[in-house]
Amino acid sequence: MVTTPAESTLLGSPYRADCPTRRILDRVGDRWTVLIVGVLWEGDARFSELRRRIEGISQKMLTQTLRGLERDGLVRRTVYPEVPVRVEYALTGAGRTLREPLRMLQEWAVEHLGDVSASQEAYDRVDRTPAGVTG
Amino acid sequence: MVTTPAESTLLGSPYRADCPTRRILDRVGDRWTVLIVGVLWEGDARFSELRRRIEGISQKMLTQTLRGLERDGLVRRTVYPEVPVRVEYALTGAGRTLREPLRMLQEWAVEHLGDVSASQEAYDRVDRTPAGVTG
DNA sequence: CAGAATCCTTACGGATACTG
DNA sequence: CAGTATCCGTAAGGATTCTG
Repeated sequence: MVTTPAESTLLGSPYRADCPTRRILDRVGDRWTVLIVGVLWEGDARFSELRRRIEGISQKMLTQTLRGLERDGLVRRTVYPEVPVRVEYALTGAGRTLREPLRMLQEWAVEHLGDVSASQEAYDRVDRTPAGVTG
Repeated sequence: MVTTPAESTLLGSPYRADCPTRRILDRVGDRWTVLIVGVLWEGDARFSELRRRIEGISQKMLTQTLRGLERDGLVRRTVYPEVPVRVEYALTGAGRTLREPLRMLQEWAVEHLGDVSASQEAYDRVDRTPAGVTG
């Protein structure tokens, strides 16, 4: 990775493409990361267990997301060379610290989802077609 | 939107596709929402101002993201029918409440980005090609 | 100024088949 | 069991052009 001059002022320029927040959101903002962290928070789990508990995730995305989390040092992958092989996933220390901010976000979501949904429906009820436009 | 039987147990089944957290992340987890909320937190702004301050955002994505936020009731859009027209964007009350959880996430990002980057580099340095495989 | 509309490319992600 | 490899459709998003 190239160190840009901007990095020294990153905290003051959170709107650059390479700011920390943006990089974290790239990891956390996808469909599956939060769910995986959520399950692992409750306890270590093996591949098939995660697959079962996270409804709708494909094998490909589970693998891919776990690899990403492992690469970021948020999840530890342990292979037990039995037959058949057993692989256990666990949150690392860093991974566990991610839980709190995510929980805050979830809390916000639960608290405001009703209002958001209502606002959406109200918004969708209004016709925004400019006057005089047909079809 | 269709009401599914699952909705009654949503809070107990956070791993369903339509759970609150996931819906919020679909909004907040994209590249731009956080940045827009960040700018608007500092004060109301008009379209061109947002465009200028959020580096790298295209006109299309700015419009699209603002529309989404407006639809969710998180941002208020005010049109001043002058010539040329002036449009001001502001956070709503709900929008302002989003700031805190997002700030937590940003804080986490700043605090852990170093470790994450280091972990990534370490991960990328080890060869994961199975023994005996060429190419 | 603040967008709407269009085109076009990329990459995300699902389905499937195969392996140690 | 826990993946890898491949194919493929969709959609996200950039660049460009046009408008009230």
